[in-house]
Amino acid sequence: MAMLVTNLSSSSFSFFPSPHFQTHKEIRSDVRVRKDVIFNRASLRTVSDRADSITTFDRSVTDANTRLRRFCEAGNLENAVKLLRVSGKWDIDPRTLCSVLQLCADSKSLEDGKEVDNFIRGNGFVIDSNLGSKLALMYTNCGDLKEASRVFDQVKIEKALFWNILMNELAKSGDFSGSIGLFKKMMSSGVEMDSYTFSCISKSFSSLQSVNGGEQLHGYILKSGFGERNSVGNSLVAFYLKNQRVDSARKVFDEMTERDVISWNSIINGYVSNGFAEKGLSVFVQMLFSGIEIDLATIVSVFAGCADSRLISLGRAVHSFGVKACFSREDRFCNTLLDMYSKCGDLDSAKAVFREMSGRSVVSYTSMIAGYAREGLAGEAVKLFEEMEEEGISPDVYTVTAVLNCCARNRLLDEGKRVHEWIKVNNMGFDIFVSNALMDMYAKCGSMREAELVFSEMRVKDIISWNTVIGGYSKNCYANEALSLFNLLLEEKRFSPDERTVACVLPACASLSAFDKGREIHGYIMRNGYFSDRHVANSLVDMYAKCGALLLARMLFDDIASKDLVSWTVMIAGYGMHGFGKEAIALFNQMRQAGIEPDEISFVSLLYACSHSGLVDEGWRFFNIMRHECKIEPTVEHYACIVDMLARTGDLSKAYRFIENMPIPPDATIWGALLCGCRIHHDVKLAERVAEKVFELEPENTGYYVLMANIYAEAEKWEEVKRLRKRIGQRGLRKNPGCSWIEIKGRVNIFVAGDSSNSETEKIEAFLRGVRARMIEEGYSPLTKYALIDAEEMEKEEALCGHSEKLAMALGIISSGHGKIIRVTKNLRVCGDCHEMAKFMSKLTRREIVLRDSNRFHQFKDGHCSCRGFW
DNA sequence: TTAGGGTTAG
Repeated sequence: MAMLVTNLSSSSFSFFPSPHFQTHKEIRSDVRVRKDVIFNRASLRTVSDRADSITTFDRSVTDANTRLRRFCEAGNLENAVKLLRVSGKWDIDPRTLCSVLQLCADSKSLEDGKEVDNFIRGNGFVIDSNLGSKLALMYTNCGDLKEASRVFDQVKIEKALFWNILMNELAKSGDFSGSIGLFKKMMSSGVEMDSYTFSCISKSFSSLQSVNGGEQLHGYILKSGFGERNSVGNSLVAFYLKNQRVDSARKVFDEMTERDVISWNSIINGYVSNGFAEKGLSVFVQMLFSGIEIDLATIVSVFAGCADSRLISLGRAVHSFGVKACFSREDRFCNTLLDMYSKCGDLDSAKAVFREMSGRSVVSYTSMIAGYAREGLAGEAVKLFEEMEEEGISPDVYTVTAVLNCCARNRLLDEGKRVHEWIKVNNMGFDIFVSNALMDMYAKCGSMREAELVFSEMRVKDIISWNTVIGGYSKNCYANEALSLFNLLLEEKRFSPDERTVACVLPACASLSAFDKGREIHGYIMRNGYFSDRHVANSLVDMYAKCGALLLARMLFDDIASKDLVSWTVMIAGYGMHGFGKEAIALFNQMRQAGIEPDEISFVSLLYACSHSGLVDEGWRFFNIMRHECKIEPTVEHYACIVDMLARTGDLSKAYRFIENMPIPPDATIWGALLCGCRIHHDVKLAERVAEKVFELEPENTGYYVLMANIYAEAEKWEEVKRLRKRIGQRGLRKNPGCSWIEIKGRVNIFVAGDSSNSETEKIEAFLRGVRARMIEEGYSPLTKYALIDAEEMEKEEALCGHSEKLAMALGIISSGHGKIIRVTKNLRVCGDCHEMAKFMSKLTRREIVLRDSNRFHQFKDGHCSCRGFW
């Protein structure tokens, strides 16, 4: 009968838990108890031998010890402690105490353990290495790591095992430094280490990201000879991979004498999770040839690698292998498989896996939602998010961030707000990932006020939170806010700006022409080695180009080791806005020779360059290349460039016909480009026709009314100007005031027309009067029509001399040293009289003036402007 | 040793 029971329980019924089903932990502690039983039996013999030979007269010693050990063997801690309480020092053998402590450790009873400790100390027992080890183990297992460490301070513990256990527990509790401290103590105590010691401690160095410490450990391991051990090699590989030292990990891996499935899986996963998916996959292929059997962990990493490198063919092959090898019922297999298909763009296969898998979890749903989001199927993504709760699966922070990301990409503000409500109800706002994703959603949907609110309510922020809001301000044209928040980040000093921060803030410098601030950030980039980040390098080039420092931009562009399409595009655009059309074209050709194909944005930059340099034939040529050779459908922006090009060169009727024949409906920018052309070529009649179309398309945009008013003013049609001004007033529109600014010694000085608020006003006015007098002496008459107001007002305001760009230029000249380039930015287009005066000033004062207006750059030098009249 | 999520440039 006994045989039958044994057979049954070990074979056909082994899947069913026995009534005394043990968990892993229980089994482990059971093993420890049994070891101890053996140990105790051995010690019992020696003690009783001794008792027989030395203290035969005192039977009570043997009795108390025997009874205590019996309690320990039976696991009866309560009785053991009770008995101990009534025992005297001389009744108890230290080895018996070891047994009781082991039982306390196994039952994790700190209270009893402390009582035993009190008994030991109260009775003045000598705590030797054995007893100390058990005391330490008891405290470690019972979770009182402080007390455990104190035991190590007091007693020299000889066996590595106990050190390892405490080191591990300290690390598990997050006290990595404590763990390392214990390791150092172990080294200085001369305790002999074992291979486990190294696996334990490398995890602590790894968690502290102490590469230095890990490398020292590596050296120590090599000296000690433990490096040969497979487990030690594996933990070194894991250490290097977790600290992004992929090459070091690979070196250890290559030098290992014996590699098991864990070694292979580690290196594959390490490559994949450090962004080197292809390398990971090639190691996987090597692994297939090595004869090591692959397991679920291998496949999971390989799927992740296929997903990252979009290698769907390999993914499919591994999929069918996994099915044959019976992994396909594992949830992890299905989840990574589904994610692999969705990341590779095969949403149908992902859906099939999702449909057919039995244990759909929150992970499966999240991957599916992210998959829909990637394909732009925002509706499906949000629907699935709402469906999963009905299926009884609660979204977690991963799901919520995925769905927010989907709303962000698709500019779904209403859906995003619904998710925000859900977050509030489910109290998930405390999660930093969720808050960051929320702010990103609001920022991408253009709702910076909401983003700011989330930011201000965050109790814990990280650098990504800052980057998200700074970038949000930058992208939503709140350049000043972006810069002030960036300054606040620097002042707070809690986080250092990273590559993304600078890539976020540089466009703000660019849009404000904040040259000095941009240069400061450039220094920061160089000090931190961020220039190798292409996003950073590209936005730096863009910033310098937009701050008027074209040569600097070009030098940095040349320094970019591997230029991508964006690098070339910013440089082409830079040449374009400075009026160097031929250089832009040369660079564009060079880019194509380098094997980089243009996209629609690079064509916008190129066509803009052509139109701003009057290169009509070239413009047409590239417009046709774009359509026929590159098969890119022109967008409104491309059409606007062509209209601009025709209008600038005076081909107004051709431009008009071109607009009428456009295959897509022209918007206000298209007609606006023609309206600008009408101004340049003083065609008031056509301007009136065009203006009506513009006013219809964008009735709220004051810029176009002002443009038309200027056209009338330049033709001295003052009645019409008044009529138009009235129209602006009636609509309740306010003209965006023209202003110019100049950065001097890090401070931005802003001027509006007729501004006398600057502390240097008197000097500025005196300087301008002087320049004007010299100009008249040289036979130059002021271009009064650019005053754009009728005579009466002119007298009041001394309008011409009070234009904001003149004031800014004057301040620049009088307050900066000779040789320094004057950089002025204006929010509207520069006025004709100021343009003339700037040319004259550059000759008179021998200063170079770079004026950026809303349209382009003007570089004044020796009486000439780089725009050559195209503005 | 093994699955899903947040921030960057033209």
